Amino acid sequence: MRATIKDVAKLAGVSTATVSNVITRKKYVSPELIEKITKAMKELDYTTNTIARSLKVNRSFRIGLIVPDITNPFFGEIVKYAEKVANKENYHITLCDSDQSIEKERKIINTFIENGVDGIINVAPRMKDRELNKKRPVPMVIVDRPAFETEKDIAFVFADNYEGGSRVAKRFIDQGFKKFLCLVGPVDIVPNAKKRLMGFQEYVLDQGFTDSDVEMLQCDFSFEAGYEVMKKYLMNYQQEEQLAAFVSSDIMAWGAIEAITDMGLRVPKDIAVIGYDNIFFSNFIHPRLTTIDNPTKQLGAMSTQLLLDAIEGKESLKGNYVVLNSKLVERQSDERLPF
Amino acid sequence: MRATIKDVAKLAGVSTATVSNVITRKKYVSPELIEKITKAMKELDYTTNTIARSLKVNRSFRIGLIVPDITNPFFGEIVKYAEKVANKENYHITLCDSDQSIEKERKIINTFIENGVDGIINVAPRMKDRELNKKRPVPMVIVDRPAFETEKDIAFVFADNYEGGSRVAKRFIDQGFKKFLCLVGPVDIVPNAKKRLMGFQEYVLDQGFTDSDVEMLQCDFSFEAGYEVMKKYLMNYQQEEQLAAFVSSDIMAWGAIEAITDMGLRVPKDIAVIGYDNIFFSNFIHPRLTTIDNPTKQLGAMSTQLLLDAIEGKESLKGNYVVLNSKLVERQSDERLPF
DNA sequence: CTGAAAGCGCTAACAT
DNA sequence: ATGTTAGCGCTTTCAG
Repeated sequence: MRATIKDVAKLAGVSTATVSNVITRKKYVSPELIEKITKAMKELDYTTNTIARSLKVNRSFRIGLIVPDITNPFFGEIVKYAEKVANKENYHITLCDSDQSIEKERKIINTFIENGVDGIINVAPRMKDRELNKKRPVPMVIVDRPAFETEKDIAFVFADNYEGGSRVAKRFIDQGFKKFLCLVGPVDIVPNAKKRLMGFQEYVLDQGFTDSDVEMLQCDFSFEAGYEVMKKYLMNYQQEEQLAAFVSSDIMAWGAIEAITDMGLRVPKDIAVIGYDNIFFSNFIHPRLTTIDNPTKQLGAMSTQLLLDAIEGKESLKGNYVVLNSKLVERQSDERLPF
Repeated sequence: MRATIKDVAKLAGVSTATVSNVITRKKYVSPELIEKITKAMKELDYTTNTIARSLKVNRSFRIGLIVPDITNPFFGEIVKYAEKVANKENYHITLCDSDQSIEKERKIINTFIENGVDGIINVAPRMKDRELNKKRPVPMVIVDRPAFETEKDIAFVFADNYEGGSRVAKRFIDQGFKKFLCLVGPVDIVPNAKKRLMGFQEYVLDQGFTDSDVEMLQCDFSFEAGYEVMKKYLMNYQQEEQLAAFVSSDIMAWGAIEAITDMGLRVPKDIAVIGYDNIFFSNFIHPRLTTIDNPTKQLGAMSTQLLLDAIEGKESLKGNYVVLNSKLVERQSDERLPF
């Protein structure tokens, strides 16, 4: 059996209160007793029972983390950095994968609360704003999704996908492109897909181009979708000049590039493409993919820092939102070439 | 404040014991009382305090999961399936990323115990057998690493990497290849890298080939390493026939293929290659990569099932190990062509 | 500066 | 069939 504080107290010949005091360091204890107690703890291989402490102080030192798919390195990285800062402050992460299911997400939140987490980090939630906004006994920070108005103890940390989209547009336009194609993601389900599109579109329009200069194709964020949609598009494509394609996820962009190649066209000579996400492999495909780098580390680190501060300081998360910048990673897939 | 069992008891006009009995369902309670109590719980929005229960029953219903790098989809998938089975049995996963650091791994195990997890799943541990084998108050299952002799409460679940390696060899030989090249991984650090190599090597030798028929190059599991090592090798390479290269990780294989292409040779015409891991992208590179598929889902699911059974049934994990089979995924990179 | 004791919310043995 | 109560291991007043 694991040694308890009582065992230590007995062995050291003191009261449990004194032992507790050396553990928590909240009260002065004489050096001699500290010495004696420390020795006793070592001898008994004592380690404080966090569960008992949690019950007493009404804090679990655990935060619940929800991700849509832990298999996705984007979320993996968020988790990694969330864990880093949590551990540094002696908190632990309990992780749940919602499998992109809204029901699971709801259930997870409930069991998190039941399990006494001190706070919740919800990454790329599927739940709607209204539901997210319901009263809850613990603070929550929402990651990778635009903020909404709230009076609750909720904060937001997300990358500015609108800005990301417009960076792409700027890049294309600065290089002199005149005709644009957008492979947009699942705009209705994923708020960020919409933001990316809007950022791109509005920038282009702002620069004096018209709707007829930018074509739009919708598909989901997969390799296959990128491939198929692009291929279909190229079936009856009349090329007049170098086209600039904004494909709003790298993996989709990869598929699109394959399609372009399979159709006998070249990237970037015939069609320049810029992706989004800067996944690991975007640096290795041909041509190396110009893309937008997401601030994943900061997404993970800042969200949990915010949450922890709120937990410790008891200050409200309300109205707190941090928007992170993305940056363009210039590689070869978007080179402007004479046509 | 969250409602307690007392509040419910008072509102329903019963004792806390009765409320507890309807929660745990371990004793008969009359239908009328159940009804009344259920209503009271609902009214108070009662949810049982897991921490208090844990303290009482000396079980946390949490299991600690250690992975070397949550950013790696291979581990991500293990985590995903571990979590699925854990949740199904009302357990939760607390996740820690060891960052491939042996010190962190040690520390994590300690804090897991301190935090009262009911069991530990250690994926691809860096710690040595001897240390892993030390006495611990909770059961542990070790995933993705060969078993060792033990008297402790430890089980193993891992893929048979030796078999995987020999499958590759068999495939090459069945197709008629005569000359072999191995890009082996970090054999000294990663036991599975060694197994892969041994499986390959011994099969080849078994078939009557000699050491001079198989060349060996060592490097770590990265794209860059695969590229560099292969490129260097090709610098003074005298081609006599179609070479069969076993590159023991897909990402390394990708790098190697790039190098081959950059050096003006073709895959598989000049050099056939088979990778290992079946990462998502191996299906999309050119040529599509023949590789070994790891049983990641089972790795995750079976290990936690085993652990949970041990926790619930109090039966020992001792001597329990399950070895999973890998399978060859046949694609185009290893085609045998007339030279 | 140290100790005695109450009590966090729950379960389970025991009593009724 | 239901209620009373001790106690899980710890922290924290409150006394001394």
